[in-house]
Amino acid sequence: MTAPRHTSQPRPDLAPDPSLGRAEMEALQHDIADAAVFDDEFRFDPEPLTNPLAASAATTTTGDAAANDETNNSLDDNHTPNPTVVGIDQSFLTNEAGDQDRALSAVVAMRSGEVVERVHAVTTLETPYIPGLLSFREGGAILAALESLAVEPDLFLFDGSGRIHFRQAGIATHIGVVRDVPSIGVAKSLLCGSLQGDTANLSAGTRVAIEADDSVDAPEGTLLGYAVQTRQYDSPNRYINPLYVSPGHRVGPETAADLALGLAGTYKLPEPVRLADSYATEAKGEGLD
DNA sequence: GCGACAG
DNA sequence: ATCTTGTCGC
Repeated sequence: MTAPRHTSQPRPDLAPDPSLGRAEMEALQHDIADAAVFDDEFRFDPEPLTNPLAASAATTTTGDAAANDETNNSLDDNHTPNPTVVGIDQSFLTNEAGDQDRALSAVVAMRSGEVVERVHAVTTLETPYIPGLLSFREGGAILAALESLAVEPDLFLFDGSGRIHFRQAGIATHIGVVRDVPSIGVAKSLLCGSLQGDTANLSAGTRVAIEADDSVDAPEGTLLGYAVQTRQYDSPNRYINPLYVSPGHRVGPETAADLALGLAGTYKLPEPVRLADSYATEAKGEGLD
């Protein structure tokens, strides 16, 4: 028998419970952070996802297998050929009174650059938006949507933070740990941590480290993630803001940034997240389920 | 009290 | 997140 490469298991017992009090929510996040793995521990080859050119080449001819020795820290057994990457994002529904009373989670699964499945779920909102407690507001809808996903996800890409979080337990980390699926947080703005360099007008493909500061429950200087410039304008006047990418679960900071960069198409957001974003908007407009 | 904060 | 007019630039 071969020894397992990782010991983590799904943790439904750590699912975000919106009925908890604030202190209990924070305590749960400490458990999430303890169970989280912020290093590469997945079964697929990230290379074709990281390198846009290799993606199409992999579909054609199979090169000599001997030349495919891994250089990363990922699990080297049972490699998943065509990893299924899942983008997740939420939108909100308003009732007749005009209040946001429901969350709609949209999930888009992609394989080899193609959408293979889309599912969504709507749940009642039970708690307001509080910076640092986002997973308790949106987690229920996300888990419900994932419940109806038929394909087996190899990687989750969330619209929000992972380890870049006060207690190192952002929404990407929380859901990743509960499902024990490798996950990455992709945020459009920085929640906490300190940038280690200037992010103004970075060129496409570059990244700037984000380390823990006194607002984060981690040793000062701990690498939390990266500000990643996936796209940038050619000329002057205007510039695109970077993405704030961090490990959710079972993915290290470097790989998380590589994947966010490699999965970005024409737009700055990685394609799975961008499509989940538009699907979230599309789904709430039509038959509400 | 002040500052600061994903979606 | 969500609501929206106007405006810049290719």
